Amino acid sequence: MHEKFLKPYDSSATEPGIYAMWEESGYFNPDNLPAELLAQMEGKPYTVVMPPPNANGDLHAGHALGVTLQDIFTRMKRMQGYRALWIPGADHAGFETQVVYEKKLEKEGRSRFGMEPKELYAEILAFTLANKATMQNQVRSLGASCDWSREKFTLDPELVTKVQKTFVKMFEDGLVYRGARTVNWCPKHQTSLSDIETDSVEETSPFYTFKYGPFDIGTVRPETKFGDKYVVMHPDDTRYAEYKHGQTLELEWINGPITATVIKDNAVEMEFGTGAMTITPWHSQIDFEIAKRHGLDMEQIIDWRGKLLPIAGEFEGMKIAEARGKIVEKLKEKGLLVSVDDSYKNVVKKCYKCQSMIEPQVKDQWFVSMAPLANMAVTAVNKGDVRFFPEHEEKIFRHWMENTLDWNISRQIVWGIPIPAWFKDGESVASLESPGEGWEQDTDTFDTWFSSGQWPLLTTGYPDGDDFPTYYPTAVMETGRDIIFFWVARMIIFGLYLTDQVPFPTVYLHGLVNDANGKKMSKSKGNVINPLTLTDKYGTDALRMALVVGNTPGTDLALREDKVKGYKHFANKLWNIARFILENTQDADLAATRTEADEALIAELAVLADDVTLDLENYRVHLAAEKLYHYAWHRLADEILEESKPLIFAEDVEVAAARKATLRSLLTTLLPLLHPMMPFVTEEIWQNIPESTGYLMTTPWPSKTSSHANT
RNA sequence: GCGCGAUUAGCUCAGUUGGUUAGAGCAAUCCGUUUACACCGGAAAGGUCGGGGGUUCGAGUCCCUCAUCGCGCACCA
Repeated sequence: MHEKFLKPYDSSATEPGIYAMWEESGYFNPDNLPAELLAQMEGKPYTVVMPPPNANGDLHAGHALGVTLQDIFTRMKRMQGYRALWIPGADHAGFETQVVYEKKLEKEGRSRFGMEPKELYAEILAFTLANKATMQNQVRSLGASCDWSREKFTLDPELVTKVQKTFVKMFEDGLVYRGARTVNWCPKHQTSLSDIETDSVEETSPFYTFKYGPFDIGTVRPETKFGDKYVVMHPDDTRYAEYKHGQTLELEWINGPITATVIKDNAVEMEFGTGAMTITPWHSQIDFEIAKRHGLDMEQIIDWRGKLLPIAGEFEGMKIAEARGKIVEKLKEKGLLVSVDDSYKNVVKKCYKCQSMIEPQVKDQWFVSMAPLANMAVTAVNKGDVRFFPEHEEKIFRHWMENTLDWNISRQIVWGIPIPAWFKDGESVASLESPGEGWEQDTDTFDTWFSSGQWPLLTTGYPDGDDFPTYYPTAVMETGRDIIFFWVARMIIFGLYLTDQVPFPTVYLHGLVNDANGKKMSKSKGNVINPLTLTDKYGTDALRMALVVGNTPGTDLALREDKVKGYKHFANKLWNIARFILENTQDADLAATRTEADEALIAELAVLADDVTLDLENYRVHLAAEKLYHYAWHRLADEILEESKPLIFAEDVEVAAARKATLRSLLTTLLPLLHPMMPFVTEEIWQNIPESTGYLMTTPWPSKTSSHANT
């Protein structure tokens, strides 16, 4: 008996050594797993791809939950005899990282706009690589049994080329196109964003009604109205029957007389406002669509910085917020203001990072044609090729897929993978190499999700890597519920498009990890819980259990420190269970004949082992963890050990011997079952059991209940 | 507007295909220092499972409806 058992379990003294031991064993790499272990499953692969953390900051509690769940899945499968591969990586996280870095620059009194693109890129790269290294160590400290030898980074040159090739292929297949369309422009970040990178926020804004010749037209954006020379109404609107489509009218407007043209279009809601509206095709999606249908002129009113252009006359150069009131004032003076409704509620789009108002702008960008791809994805889900945990996420997925619009993948930022596209005389071509003389390369980079969407392919070596045939498709995608559209949807699309196979048959979505009061953690609220502070204080096993027990897929979790503390106590309880058993069974004959009561105890745990195995197989991790906790503490410790005391100290040598052997067996069965959730303390105890050999992490799983591999 | 959740003990949550007296952790109460563990043990307490209706031999669980809270999506200017 080692003397460390005489003291309470000390996680901080134990964990680094255990992790180093695992890493040195090489068993995180499935190529090195012992043949006799793999023989159980005839070498079947089991692959999990780690959602690559954004290499722009520290690991947060959500990462800790994800890493814990993925490690639980991987460790169990490894023990079951699968060639278990969990691939780590890091994401350059284009826009997100650039935003983080810009904030850093701001603090230093610098700005990206004064910098050479190459210089900025080099700085962000250095920043990212430093973060990446830190985060890897943080992932290690959570006990992650991932194969570091296969680690990938989205900016690895080989990966960059693969991502670019996908784009070229999509271009050739007609699935991406270059088009001037309305995009979500962030005036602060000076880039366009995809639809899901904006937040729709309901606001109360004044709704103005102005006289526009014989019409009353409504707007919340007077500052865009300079170029409005079309007045649109529904063709069936009897109030305006006297006006004919295409008819022109002379009327007085903001900066003088203009010629307006009547347009009839079904997009106009007759019941809304007066049923007549003017349009600003350059700065409104719906107006753009109308203009396109009728071949109308489009003119930019607001520049890329959010200031009015010369068309605004005396208002040129003003910011929107400043100009709006002044324009209304002028229209009022001219007698053109009919009414103002101050209680009008409308939905405005904001940049999801800086909350600036998104300015719709018409811009040439690369778009992915989503309809055919989304259709493939929905078909696959309908066929049951992808299952969601929790189940209802499937509905959310389908709803989004069926309604999604084309995806703008061009970003006007340096931090990203360059789009391999070339322009000449209004022509656009996708190609890794220049098509020839006079072609200019696209300066934009990809939406970061264009590359991370291919992550299961990139990490397994698509298309010709050695791992690809073995480890793709993967077994399960475990990630945060909040990125189902950003990421999960895109991975399914790219997987189907490039390989005709879904990248994973199972999607497990965890909820948010909130603070103790259930509030979302945020730096501004100051309620961020750093998972590493908790592991330092209570141990990694304790944090892992606290994240997993009672936490069903898809449900948000309130992370309370006392819960973590409770599982620290549990780790100590295990420690003492082990101490008691090992201390009192040193002389045990492990082959002693068991009594009926002993057989019953063995059978009871075997039933639990099967039960827990099924729970884990079916992603009921919360149940498995709780059942094992309950068994260890309230059954084994509170009852079985107490009942055993009189027996093992009794005079009846045979009964004592039988019980001692039984207790040892219970311990060596329980430890593997708990190992996926609490890898450190279980491994540490295992190393001190006389009859144990090798590592707990590669000890066969104590239940042969059915299980499944990658497919 | 469309869609998705949630509502169970003081708090945080489980309750897997409907099946005995609805569970856990934490908190609170009482007792206990017994040959692992006070980071402990024992005991007791605590819920008309949001309201209403329905299906069923039987409903926390299925259906309808209402209420409250939360989330997602959205091109009515």
